[in-house]
Amino acid sequence: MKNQELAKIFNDMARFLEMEAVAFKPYAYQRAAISLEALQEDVGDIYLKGGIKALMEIPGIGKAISDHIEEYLKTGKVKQHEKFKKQLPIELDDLVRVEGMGAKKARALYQKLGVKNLKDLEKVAKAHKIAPLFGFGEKTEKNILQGLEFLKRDKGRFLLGDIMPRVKEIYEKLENFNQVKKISVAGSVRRQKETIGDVDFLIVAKNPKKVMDFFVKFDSVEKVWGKGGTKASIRIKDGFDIDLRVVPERSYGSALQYFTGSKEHNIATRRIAIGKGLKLSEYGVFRGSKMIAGKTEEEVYGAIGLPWMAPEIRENDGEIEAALKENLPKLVELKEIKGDLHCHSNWGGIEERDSIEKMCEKAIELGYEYIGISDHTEFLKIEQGLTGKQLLKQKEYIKKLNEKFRERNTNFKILHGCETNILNDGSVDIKDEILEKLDYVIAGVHSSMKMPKKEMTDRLIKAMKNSNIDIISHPTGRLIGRRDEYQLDFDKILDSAKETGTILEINSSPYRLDLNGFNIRRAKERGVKMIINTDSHRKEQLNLMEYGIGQARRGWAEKADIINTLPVEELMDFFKN
DNA sequence: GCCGTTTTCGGCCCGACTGTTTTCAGTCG
Repeated sequence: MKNQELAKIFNDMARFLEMEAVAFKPYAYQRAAISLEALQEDVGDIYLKGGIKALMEIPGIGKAISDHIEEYLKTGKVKQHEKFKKQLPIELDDLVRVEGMGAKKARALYQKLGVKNLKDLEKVAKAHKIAPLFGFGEKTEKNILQGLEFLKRDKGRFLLGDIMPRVKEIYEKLENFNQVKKISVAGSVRRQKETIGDVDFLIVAKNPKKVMDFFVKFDSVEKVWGKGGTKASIRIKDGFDIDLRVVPERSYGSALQYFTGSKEHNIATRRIAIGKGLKLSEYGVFRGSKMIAGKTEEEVYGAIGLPWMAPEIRENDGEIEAALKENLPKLVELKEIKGDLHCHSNWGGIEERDSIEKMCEKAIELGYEYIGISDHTEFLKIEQGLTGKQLLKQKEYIKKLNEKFRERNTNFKILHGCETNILNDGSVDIKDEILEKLDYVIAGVHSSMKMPKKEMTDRLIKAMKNSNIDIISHPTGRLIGRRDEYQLDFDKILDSAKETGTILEINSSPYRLDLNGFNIRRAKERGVKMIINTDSHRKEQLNLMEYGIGQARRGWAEKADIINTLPVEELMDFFKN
């Protein structure tokens, strides 16, 4: 995928143009970069299929930039970019990562002190050469030094699941502060993005200043980036930043809409407002100087002729068009989930795992009608996978537990499955005569993940053709930020899933989220059914369902696309057929 | 450089905060 490489080049070019104080072009290049970053399809493939014309279909990309893309695909370089780099041989994208450093300051420091990279920057800052410069000062120099320190410890983006517990804590702390009337989390957290840069809170307060004072004095504050009358920004010791905005109550909806983003969605909605002779800002929708909406998001969208849409789909990726056609999906909700079918137990003998009984307790607490126990199987030695014989024994055990539930008139059922391993040749490690005795079978790849594309695709398709296999777990195998997806012809996988009636899993583990939103949307469009599972290895992990739901919603999935919204009898029928 | 429910030309999302040049440019989201 050349998308990210090209995005980087266009971002770079935007900054060079910014330094030259060229009007409007930096914005155009930046938009092209953002568009490419968000683009899921390989730009090289798009070019191969449809040439320059197809490239120009990409939002924010016109003739000139598509020429640059073509040039890069052919030569690996963009001449204009090379020219800029020669004129100003500095590591711009590193330098602007320092908080407070932008293109203009970087250029000034190069011209005056010859600063080319972060190392040079640190050297001149430590030697107090920055403060005396025209346009700089003591504080700027100090901030640069501190920014450099933070950068050294920077861990990049955070996994949504890693920071959510902290976010919920801080939310409660703010909510319980007596000055706070209304509070919501906004930004990419509200949109359920799988990784988070920083966290945004939005508040209506009796006295904004008191909220600001309270906020910047949290125990966990490491640095206050800024604090004004309505806006403050801090870094907490966990390593991420939190922004807080206080807005008037009458603007709460428009502010929430604005700070939820995405940026692209906002630009699109503002354009629509402009088209109707209105102005949309975080303060409301205005006709001239008259405010016509702002208190709630519904009101704001309504004022510009759109229905409210769920934060998870606000990516300017077709939702506006769908809204205009009154064709928005009714997204699946957590409360519609009736059970979790990818749950492990302590049957392999691993002590940290919970018993089947404990897993059931938790599932009942969550209001589920059923749970599926699907332990690993024998090939996976490290997970103490069960043999066929052990699975049969487990089957008897679960039968007895189910009888107990019936005796106690508990409307809850345990389904019995397993998570078999798809071996290199597409067969699985448990014999069919055992598999057919189970309520359902999950199969997943847990080995040889670096197979070439064709072999890996064939391997999965062969597994899907096994009539005993109902579900493919974590179908693409990615670990966010750590391991790429398998080489896979996903279109073929979808065709085969459709043909064989195999269900693809949406694995809720914050480290996986596999399928991801993009692939979920593709599966939905093909009519492939999915299931949202947690892959729990301990009972608390059953709570991870919310992240799978978030991803499903980002993929526009509706109740009918997700089979664990079905009651147990219908689910069992589904497996039998 | 991009784009079009007003436009193929003439606009481009827009407001908050900081630090410094003391009236506003630079940066950020």
